[in-house]
Amino acid sequence: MARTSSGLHERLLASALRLFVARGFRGTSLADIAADVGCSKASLLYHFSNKEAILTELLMPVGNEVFALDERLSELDGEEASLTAVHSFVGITLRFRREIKLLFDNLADVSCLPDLGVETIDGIRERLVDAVAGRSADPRDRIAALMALGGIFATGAADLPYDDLTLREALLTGALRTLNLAPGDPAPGDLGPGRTARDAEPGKN
Amino acid sequence: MARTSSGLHERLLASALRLFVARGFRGTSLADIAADVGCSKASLLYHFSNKEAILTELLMPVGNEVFALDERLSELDGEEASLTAVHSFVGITLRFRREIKLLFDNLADVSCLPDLGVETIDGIRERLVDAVAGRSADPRDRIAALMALGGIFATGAADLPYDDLTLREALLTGALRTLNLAPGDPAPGDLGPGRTARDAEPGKN
DNA sequence: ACGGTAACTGTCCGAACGGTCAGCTCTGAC
DNA sequence: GTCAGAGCTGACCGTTCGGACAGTTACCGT
Repeated sequence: MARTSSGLHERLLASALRLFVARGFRGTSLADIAADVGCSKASLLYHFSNKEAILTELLMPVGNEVFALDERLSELDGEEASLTAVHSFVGITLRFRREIKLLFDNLADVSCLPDLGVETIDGIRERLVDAVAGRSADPRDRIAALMALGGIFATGAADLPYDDLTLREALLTGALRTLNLAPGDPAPGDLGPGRTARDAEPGKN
Repeated sequence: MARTSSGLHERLLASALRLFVARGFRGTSLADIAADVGCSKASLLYHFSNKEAILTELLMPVGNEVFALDERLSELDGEEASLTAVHSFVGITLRFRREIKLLFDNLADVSCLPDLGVETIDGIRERLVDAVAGRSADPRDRIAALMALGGIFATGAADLPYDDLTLREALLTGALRTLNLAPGDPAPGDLGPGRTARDAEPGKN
């Protein structure tokens, strides 16, 4: 019985993620999660101070990566900012598919979170758009940037039956086209399977 | 006092839309809506059989347009299907910005609706993607299609400070680029302010 | 042997909320 | 005048759910 303790927290997180994705945050009660892992609701609340804390802990990993990206982007501009942002965002999206779906499907609830609140999300989004737009103030560039990010986001949230490689390539191609940064429209074989070397993103990312 | 009756229903709808968009569907109680228009909760439930009915009625107009589009698309294919789908979808998105935001932010809740349920939404989405992809089965085309739609959707949901014309042009340009259907990359002035004539969509749309 | 503490649970509670119902009021038809 | 019915409301109800709390058990250091 020595091992029962250390595992519960993670098992609770796993169950919560599964259920939140399937039924939505509000659509899942604490009792549901507890029942799913086979422990008491009180036990669940021993591990997490409240329901929101579960959601926060689930989304923290993604949040941190996005925060880090945001910081890294602050010292870039122009096409470099744009490309870095797109590549990294695609990477994050693919690495956290289920969390992205959770976020996508429950935007209204996540917005009310104390740690990942509206102002935080909106701020980050704004700066991401700014980077992807290559710091351009032209509405058309900013809209295109938002479309690219939205497209990646929405596509990442839809659990498609494609493998990560296909998805990564298609997402990159699509986003760059959206931004009219298609990497040599004539040379479509270049960014194929091999990833463009910058895909091993600069930082820890 | 003769006029109080006929207006309430619409005023309730307006308040509900406002509050749902601001605080989310679940985050808005029937009492909130009633208080906002200054009538009783019972009165609210006299006009709508239940809370879901409000959301349904709010989203019905968009739903109907999308259904109609879906039907119209069924007899098209190739680039024609793709272009029609994109143009119409952009039009619908712009015409129902607030409803789109409502939908975007509350996907989990909308999915549980009896009339606009998961299978309906997923089915429509699937067929829309199919059309936008020009009936291609190539994963890359389908992903690009999903990205284009997702980009339009997400961008429409973000209430941007741009006028409809700018938005329409940028959305179309972005989506067509995403799909690699850029309308004569050399001739960017063509689909500018004038709308491409097909924008006055065939049907009642 | 024993005190402390981490892990876990059964039970209870209060609040919020969706929804019901009996009834009130006003208006318009006959 | 009166009857019907539409519009509206206050009061009430049942349930659900998040959360609090007082334990209990098992382990561990001393």
